[in-house]
Amino acid sequence: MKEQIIATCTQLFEQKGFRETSIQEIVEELGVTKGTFYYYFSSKEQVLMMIHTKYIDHLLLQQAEIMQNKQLTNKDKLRALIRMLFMNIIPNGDQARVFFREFRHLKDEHMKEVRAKRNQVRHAFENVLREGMDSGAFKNDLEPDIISLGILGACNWSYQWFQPGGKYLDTEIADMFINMIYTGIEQEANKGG
Amino acid sequence: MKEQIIATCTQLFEQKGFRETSIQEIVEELGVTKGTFYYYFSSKEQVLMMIHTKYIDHLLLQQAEIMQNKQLTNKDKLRALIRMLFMNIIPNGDQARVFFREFRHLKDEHMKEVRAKRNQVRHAFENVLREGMDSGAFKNDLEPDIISLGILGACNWSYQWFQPGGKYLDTEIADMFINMIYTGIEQEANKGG
Amino acid sequence: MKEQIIATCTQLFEQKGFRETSIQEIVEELGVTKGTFYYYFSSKEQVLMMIHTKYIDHLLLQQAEIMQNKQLTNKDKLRALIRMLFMNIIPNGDQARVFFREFRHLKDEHMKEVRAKRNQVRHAFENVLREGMDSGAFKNDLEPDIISLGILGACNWSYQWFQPGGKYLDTEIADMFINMIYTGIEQEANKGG
Amino acid sequence: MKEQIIATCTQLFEQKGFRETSIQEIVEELGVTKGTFYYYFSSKEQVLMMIHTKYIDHLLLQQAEIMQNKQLTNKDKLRALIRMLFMNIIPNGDQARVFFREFRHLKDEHMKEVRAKRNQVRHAFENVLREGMDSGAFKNDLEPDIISLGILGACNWSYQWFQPGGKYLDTEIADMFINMIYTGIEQEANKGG
DNA sequence: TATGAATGAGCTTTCATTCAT
DNA sequence: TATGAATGAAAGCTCATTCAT
Repeated sequence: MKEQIIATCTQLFEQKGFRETSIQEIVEELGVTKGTFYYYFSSKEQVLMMIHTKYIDHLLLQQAEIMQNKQLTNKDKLRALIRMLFMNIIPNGDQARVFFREFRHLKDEHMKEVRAKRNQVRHAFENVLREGMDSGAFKNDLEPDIISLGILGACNWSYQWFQPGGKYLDTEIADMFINMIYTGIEQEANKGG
Repeated sequence: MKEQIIATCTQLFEQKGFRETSIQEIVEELGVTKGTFYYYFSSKEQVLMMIHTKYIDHLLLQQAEIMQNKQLTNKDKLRALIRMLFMNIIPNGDQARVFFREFRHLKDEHMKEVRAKRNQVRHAFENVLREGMDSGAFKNDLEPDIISLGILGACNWSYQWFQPGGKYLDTEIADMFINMIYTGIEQEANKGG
Repeated sequence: MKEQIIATCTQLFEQKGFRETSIQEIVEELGVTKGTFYYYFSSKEQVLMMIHTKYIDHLLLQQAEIMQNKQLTNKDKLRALIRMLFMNIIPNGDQARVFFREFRHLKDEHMKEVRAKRNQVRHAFENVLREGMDSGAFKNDLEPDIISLGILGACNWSYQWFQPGGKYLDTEIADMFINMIYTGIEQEANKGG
Repeated sequence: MKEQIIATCTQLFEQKGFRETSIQEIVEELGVTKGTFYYYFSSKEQVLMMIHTKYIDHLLLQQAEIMQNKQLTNKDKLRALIRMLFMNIIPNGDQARVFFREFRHLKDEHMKEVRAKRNQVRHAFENVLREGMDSGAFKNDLEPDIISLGILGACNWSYQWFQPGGKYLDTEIADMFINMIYTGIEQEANKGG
């Protein structure tokens, strides 16, 4: 039941927005009554928090695996992190959209908690960049914090536009972005023009 | 008065969100009564639409200037477009955040109108990329539509994190992004590693 | 201007109802501003009262002519009164419908005034009936008050259903009603069946 | 509760009018809160519709019994229909007055529905008249549609004036009207004068 | 004569939440 | 576990009316 409620809420929050989805609609969709909802959750916000937790925890788990893998170079890691972002946004569009869009409806303490975890993701990017700069893999004049935000923006923005069944697969898009980020878009022979 | 209402609404919508800002709060902030609000606007949504129109129309104006400037190469134009995005997001943070966050509260017809204009911006990026590819300025294996979305994501995302008075100026950030997008982050001597 | 306001109000009150017509709509229809309306009338109700006065005073005038005409028998008078009702309802449909439908929105003192005048009309019917009964023109076992109400009902009800341009002229309908009221609908040869 | 709300609304709508009765007044009268009202009904108009449905459906039921009764001649049926109108208006004054006065506040689809049912009543009158004309019970030069409207007007109008506890019983009034409608008011010996 | 900005009270409706069962 | 009646606060919006100009 708890899982069912979360699933239904994810869908509805995605379609109509957190604020615009009423408990009434949720329980009607589920075919139960309001009482049932409040038996399992103490508020609508709690469900929203669970959706957030689920999403970000899953991300952090994958991130940890990447970061701890000693076989990977920093370049490999960055590639893997970027792919990770796409692999979470694209096949779980509903969750991702709720995650990115409804964040502000969390209550203060929950917001802090989620923000801290989002920062962990950002720091992973920063760390990989920094280490890659030190090792000579990446240019040594980058500002890792800003570049991280650029990469995150490029990738996360896809929650707004990616439509499954479009021209490209999610993996293809990830690779195009990696390419752009690694080598830029300028024609070699024509640098600086 | 109309301008005052828009200004106050921009602030409040930014701080609390469109849905969470009540007419009561708006008029209290302004020191007038509800009647006054509805004398100037027929609904809260109408104010939201005005904020959107203002933002996007200003953007389109600047974009037109860039695109029509025959002195600029495609590389120049892309640089100018990127700077344009930042220059609109960063000094007008409130407006920009309302623009990006509250879009979904526009009513259908208004949403369509704004979406069409947002698409014009996207198409400008696509066109510059495509022409730059043809002229040999940019790599010839890019997918201009996807790359545009990447660039837009990287830049627009800044509405979420940029804080005036931070470590870098807006122009500095724009340049870092342009650098990344043009030449990538890989160390030359170490390509492909 | 005063006349124009009354005319427009009559139309609008008829179409939408007194309560549902806003001052805003009235002045928009007239192409003036609210101030103008309140320059000529002190309230919306006052306009309604004028519409009522106009209608009922006109009726009373015609009624007085009929009642004072010494050439007419009581039968003639009753016929004339019935025709009078139709001739006022049918060519002035809007006024009549406002008169019958919006009466309750008059304020107490106005209501009393109009009610008194409506009673005068009713009493004319009663008097003609009573005198006609005395003179042997009408059956002598009628209850004039009740019969008056029956006649008034039959006639006034037409404000609800009469549509100009229909199958019958207003005068034809008046005559059918007079016929029914005078001689009934039973077939002579078949009385009491 | 639902029944209680309908009963209270009927009373209040009768006294003050539909538009003039606020939800606040309704729930205060009932000693509950607004929430309760909206738990049982989705709008004020819905209650109005229920009052209408109740009234007209009851009427149609009685009408069906009359029309299907093969023991009755057409004259009998017309008498019964007329009595039916009075028997519904007079002991249920509140309901009847709401039915006749507040019809226009129904929303379009509900209005249509009720209008269709009101037309059924009218058609019953027309049919009885027509058949009675064919069988020789009624004069053969009547226009059944117009005569029906006359009869309906005479009877229905009583919602405006009948006061329980007056000089006559409702049945007495019905009989006076039947008499007038069947045989007219002219003195036999004095026809045509 | 006419304007139009401003008022303020009131309206219908929504909704997250509670709680006795 | 689950129900569903009831709450109460607040929301967006309407509108007749006023009044300085």
